[in-house]
Amino acid sequence: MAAIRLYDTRSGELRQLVASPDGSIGIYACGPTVYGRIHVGNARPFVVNSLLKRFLAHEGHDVTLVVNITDVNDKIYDAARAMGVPSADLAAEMGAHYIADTDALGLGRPDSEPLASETIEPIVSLIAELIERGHAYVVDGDVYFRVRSDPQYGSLSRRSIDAMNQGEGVEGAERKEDPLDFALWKAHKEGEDTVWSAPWGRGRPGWHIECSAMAEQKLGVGFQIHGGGNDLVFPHHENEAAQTRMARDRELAQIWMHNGMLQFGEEKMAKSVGNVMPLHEVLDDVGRNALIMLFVGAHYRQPMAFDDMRLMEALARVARVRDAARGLVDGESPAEMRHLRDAFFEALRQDFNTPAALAAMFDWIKEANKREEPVGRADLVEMLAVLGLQNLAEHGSEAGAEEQELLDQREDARAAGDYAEADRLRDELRGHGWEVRDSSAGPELVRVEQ
RNA sequence: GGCGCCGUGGCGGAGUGGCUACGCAGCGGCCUGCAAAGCCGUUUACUCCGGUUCGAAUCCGGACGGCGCCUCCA
Repeated sequence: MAAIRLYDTRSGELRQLVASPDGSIGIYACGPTVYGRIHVGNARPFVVNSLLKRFLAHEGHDVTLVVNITDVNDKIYDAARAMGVPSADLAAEMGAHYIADTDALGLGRPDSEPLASETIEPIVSLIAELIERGHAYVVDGDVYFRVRSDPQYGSLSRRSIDAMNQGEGVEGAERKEDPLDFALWKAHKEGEDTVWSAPWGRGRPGWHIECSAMAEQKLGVGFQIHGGGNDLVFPHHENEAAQTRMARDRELAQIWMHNGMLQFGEEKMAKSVGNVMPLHEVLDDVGRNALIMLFVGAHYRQPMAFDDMRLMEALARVARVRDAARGLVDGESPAEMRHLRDAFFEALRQDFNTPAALAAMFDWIKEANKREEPVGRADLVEMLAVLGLQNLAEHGSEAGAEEQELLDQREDARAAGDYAEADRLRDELRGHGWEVRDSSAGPELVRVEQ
């Protein structure tokens, strides 16, 4: 099995991916907090992780992808209160939207999507372990993690504890032993409508601990890849790593993999900036093929520009692939083109370099287009499947009877030399979403890319 | 201020110490009734200043610029 290398945030370098002794690979990625519809920026890690899973499976691994859903959180309380609905109802509604919105990406579901609210027991026992070991303490029903008790704290985000801002003004600051400490459990407060019991009192879990618990519950400690946006490196992932390290004496994950932010204008796209584009609107507008093509067009770690022009470019790439696929035949691809297929997968083995892989795929396409003799589609389908774009190589839908009639009329007009009428009919077909392409084999109707 | 990332041709975007991806757009040509698609050709890039080297856009140092994190954020 060929070596796969991925960039690890913690070590700051490419590290070889080492599967479990049984050959399996576990991936945990932080999912959304469900207090609103997700935006395209949130879709990037979803797409990256889904495609990474496909690639690793293609390489022969048994992959388990876990993406949690945070359904208990201050933001959910705030949003629900503002709307005058129970927070659990809002979380359920937005959770359902999240599922539907990401389903529309057509990449399938993660293998497991745990909810914080359904993981309370493991969370409580993990906190209890930290208290018992002296890495956490109770104050008025709150539980805080003792950051300075972890000598390796800061190793993930590679920053020194003493250089950190002292988190002044944050709620609970006066109760903490150290401003750096963070909440594992928050005592129930007036107006919060979800609450659970724990040995130290009623309340609900903090944000970071839920991920440590869910990841461990689904994948065990020491799984292969922990992913998420790079804005989560600190404090979220730093805290997750610290909690598990102190409670279990082991690192939560081998490789910490972080994707870059989507840029909208000059800034990152974020709800806090207010420049978000809802995922479902983008999908309605341009389709999942173009969005996925856009995402794989840049390396996952780089920040990525997102605007209409990028989307149109992605759409043009999609059209090029589909046009090329249309000219292929079923069956094996030529052996002389094998090296291009190989280059595609080799690029992915080097830190999941999708743009380099795409370049190899376009080289393959150019070569296929050049050939006079029929070219088998197998290689292209194999590459596209890893990108979740295999539909581009499938036979398109047939035009309806009405379009067929218009096409016939155009052929009659052409035969009669009435090109003005022929061109008018061609324009009319375009209005129906079909493009006419004449070839030596006769005219063909091709669906216009969204 | 601290930590990190980045600065490539008209645009987007990979990568390598010497062989100069890929896509989009433009222009010219072939093909076509005209187009579209495809093919061929085409303006040849690597922020700046030092250094290392036979040779650097690629390594090192510095400057300038941009972005992210340090507070909720994918």
